[in-house]
Amino acid sequence: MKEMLEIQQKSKMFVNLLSEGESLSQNQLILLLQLKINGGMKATEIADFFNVTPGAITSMCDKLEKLNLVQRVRESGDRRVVKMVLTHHGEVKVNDVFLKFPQEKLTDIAKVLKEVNKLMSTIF
Amino acid sequence: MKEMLEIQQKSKMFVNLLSEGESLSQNQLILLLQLKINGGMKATEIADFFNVTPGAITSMCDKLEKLNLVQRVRESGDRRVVKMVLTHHGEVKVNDVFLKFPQEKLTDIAKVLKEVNKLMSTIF
DNA sequence: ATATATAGTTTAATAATTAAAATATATATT
DNA sequence: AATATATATTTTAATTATTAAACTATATAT
Repeated sequence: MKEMLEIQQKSKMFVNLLSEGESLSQNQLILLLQLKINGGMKATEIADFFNVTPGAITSMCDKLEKLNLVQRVRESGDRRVVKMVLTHHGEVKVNDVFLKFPQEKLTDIAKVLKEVNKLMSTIF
Repeated sequence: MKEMLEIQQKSKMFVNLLSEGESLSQNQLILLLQLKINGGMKATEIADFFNVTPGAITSMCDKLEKLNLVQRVRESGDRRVVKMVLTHHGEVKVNDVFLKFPQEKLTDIAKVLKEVNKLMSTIF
């Protein structure tokens, strides 16, 4: 399964590139991106995503909240759930991370990745 | 960059599947696989691979050595370097992990992954 | 010889993660 | 309505992983 490990390595390298020179850890960065993509996530969703316990998410989000990058929003429908959403500052941060790449490179990458995802969907 | 995160997620899921029910952590499992693929790796190579400090690798390998899954071999050419290699027990372990999948599923997966790798190589 | 560099380990401190208990809210049952 | 049970998150204390820096051993260059 050399193949899969190589793929994982390459996608990790991508995140490496993004996080290069950033003060945030890779998982922090990934979380911010996920929050942007999904428009916020519940604590349990995040825990599932990262395959860690809910306690770890509380602490992870505490840190990002302290950095003023995310914000906790109680759901009005079910007041037990907390949705983590990007603050304005968080949005800006996420956008900044991508400014490192030239725009056309980004669209190239996006095209290939879409293709890759289609392929991967056939097996998982 | 939703795409890249999805890919990473999918390849992580693959390792999840592999490590399911195993007593080893995902990184431990990945290391064993890498050792098999590469026929052993130097400590620094492993540190680069996982993007951690050499100290972390020492401790990671200590644990696997204690489990009798890897073995340290001093290189005769340059006696500073230590190569980590799978023990017989380690080889067996790695093979076992793959026995969970039906053979034909594995060849399907391998085919797709090879394709994916080719695509990814065009951008990284 | 001597200095400098490299590979890996050790150490002490810090950071991340966990399991389990606690809190708050929801849902189901009598 | 009252009670029990379930769910979402947080807190706590303990464990585990990671780091930076000092250290050991070996190699290379001057």
